[in-house]
Amino acid sequence: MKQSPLELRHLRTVQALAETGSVSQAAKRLFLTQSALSHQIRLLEEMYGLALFERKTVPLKFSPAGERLLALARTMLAQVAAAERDLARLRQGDAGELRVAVECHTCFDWLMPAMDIFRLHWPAVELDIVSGFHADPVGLLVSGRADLAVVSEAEEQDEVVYLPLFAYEMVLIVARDHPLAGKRVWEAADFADETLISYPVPDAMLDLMRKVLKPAGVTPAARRSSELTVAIIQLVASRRGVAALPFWAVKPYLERGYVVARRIGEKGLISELYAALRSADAELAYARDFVATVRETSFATLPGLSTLDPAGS
Amino acid sequence: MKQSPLELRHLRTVQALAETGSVSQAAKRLFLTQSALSHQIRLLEEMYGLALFERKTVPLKFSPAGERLLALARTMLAQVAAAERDLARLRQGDAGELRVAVECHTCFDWLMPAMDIFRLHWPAVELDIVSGFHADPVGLLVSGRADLAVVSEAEEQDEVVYLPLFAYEMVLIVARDHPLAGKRVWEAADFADETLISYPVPDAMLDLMRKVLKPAGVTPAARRSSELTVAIIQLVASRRGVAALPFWAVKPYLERGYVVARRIGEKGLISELYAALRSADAELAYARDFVATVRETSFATLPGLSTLDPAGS
DNA sequence: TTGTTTCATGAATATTTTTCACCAAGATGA
DNA sequence: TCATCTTGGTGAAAAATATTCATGAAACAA
Repeated sequence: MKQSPLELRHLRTVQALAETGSVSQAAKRLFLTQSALSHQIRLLEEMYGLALFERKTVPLKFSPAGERLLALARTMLAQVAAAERDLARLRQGDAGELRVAVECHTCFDWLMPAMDIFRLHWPAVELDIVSGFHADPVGLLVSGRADLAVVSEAEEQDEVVYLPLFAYEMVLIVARDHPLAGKRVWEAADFADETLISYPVPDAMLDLMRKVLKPAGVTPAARRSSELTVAIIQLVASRRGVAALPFWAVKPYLERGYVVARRIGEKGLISELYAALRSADAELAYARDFVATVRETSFATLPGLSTLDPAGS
Repeated sequence: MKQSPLELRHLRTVQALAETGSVSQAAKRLFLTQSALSHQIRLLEEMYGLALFERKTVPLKFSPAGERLLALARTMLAQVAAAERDLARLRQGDAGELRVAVECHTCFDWLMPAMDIFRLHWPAVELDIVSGFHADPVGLLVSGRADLAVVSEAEEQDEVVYLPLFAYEMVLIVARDHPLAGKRVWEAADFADETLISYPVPDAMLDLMRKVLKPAGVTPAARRSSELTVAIIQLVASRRGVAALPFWAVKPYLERGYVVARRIGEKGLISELYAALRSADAELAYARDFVATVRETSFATLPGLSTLDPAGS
């Protein structure tokens, strides 16, 4: 019986397990294979001679031992993050400015909580949202009017680096009694006779138009727009049209049965988000920590997120 | 720049560094080579782009970054220990009895603080010291009158397992104006004309007699004894004789200049301590934790301790 | 001066982690 | 019902990582 010591790696695994509810999802989150995690968990269980969770249920159910380790993981990983922030400040000071440009409406849902946390951690950094609507956030970046831009495509560009935030599925929402409500998967052609309700932004910035309808040469029969997500949901519920929204944004309404969600295309319409920084700022501790904070708070609170490879594929 | 994550291993290193004050001592404490630690520290420093301590001074001096990591290490390792105790309780319950038999007088110096901590951690375990003096603590163990015995030799025996506690140097103490006070190292022959002051126990249990004088066939000119360490020091200071005591027990008196300490034999007289358990109790969580607690509190508070190989060589 | 101790470093080695290539068991859907 | 997917587990192979070995340089003591 070889007694290998507990490492933070194990705690990161336990936390990922709790957040994703399954071994394979946790593996994706940690950029490991499911097999690697399976081995790691077995070792961890042997180490204490205790089962950590039941695997037969979904989401997996932690045993008392698992719960205890999870509690340890939560406090420990938070402390490590705090210490690493202190070290970063020690290295390059704690003051600075971070002007964030955002191009998507729903982004504010996760941006606000993340900003609150960030302000606690970096009180000396001036954090601002670049106000107004901007068609070209990266332009703001290179022209020096913003320091960090949230974008949905990582287009290779000099002087700009992209850090992946996360990916999520855009679902079609439709009234419960809509004629096509029973269709499990919607294809581009199904939109030809529908009224599409969206945020009032250029089509190039709507993933449904850009990635699905435009390539298929389909134009919706009519268009309507609204600034507010709830307003869009209300319109859909009262059969004024259909809309494509992030799954995590509509989940609460689905649960209340106002509308139903359907997959767009056989594999689903996956949207991606990246943080863009000027290369010169790429190593700026508080900028990187902002990105890390967005990732952490989003993964912890939004359902159904998935990771994005650092490569930015 | 490869970004390897922080692991508990690194924190254990930082703590050992703080407790021992040097890289090579810390390596011994962790059962690693000095080289391994040197590599590990370099990686840790590269990871945060900060120096952790100045090496040119003894004991080494932590930088602010090093201090921050040390603070992290202290809280984290304590939390891990607490969680692991909880897991052990989850596995085999938290109640039991632990009767400790001790054969050495000075042992009480480190035993009491360790027992206080242990009682906090295992309130449901009845912890007792087997009262009175016992010439054969292991006998008490096998006859069931004690559950854990502190001994100075790990003699291979059926049904008994030995867990190493620590090793320390026994030094000769002598008055400042004693004729031989200038001698850097005392050999067995030097004791022939001296009065030896010791605790009132059989010679077989005095390391000086057992390991040095007896093998050399030397008998001190006279003997005196006392139960109390301070009393022995007083006798030595007033030139009534010489005594051999653990370095950590006399260090405070040395600093006040009452007496001086000298090495016994060219390589020093090293005493070892082991905890003996019945094999049946070897996996008992609270018994193992008692041993761990003794080790931790002793290394943290007594100067000049060294580790003892698990083998028990 | 000569030894002795301490720490650093590159190359070699050992160990550990991770992946790969399977298998089995439950779901899910046709 | 049967195929098909997804999920999780395993042993063996591969990759990554940690550790040791064999040195050397610097500080310090005798």
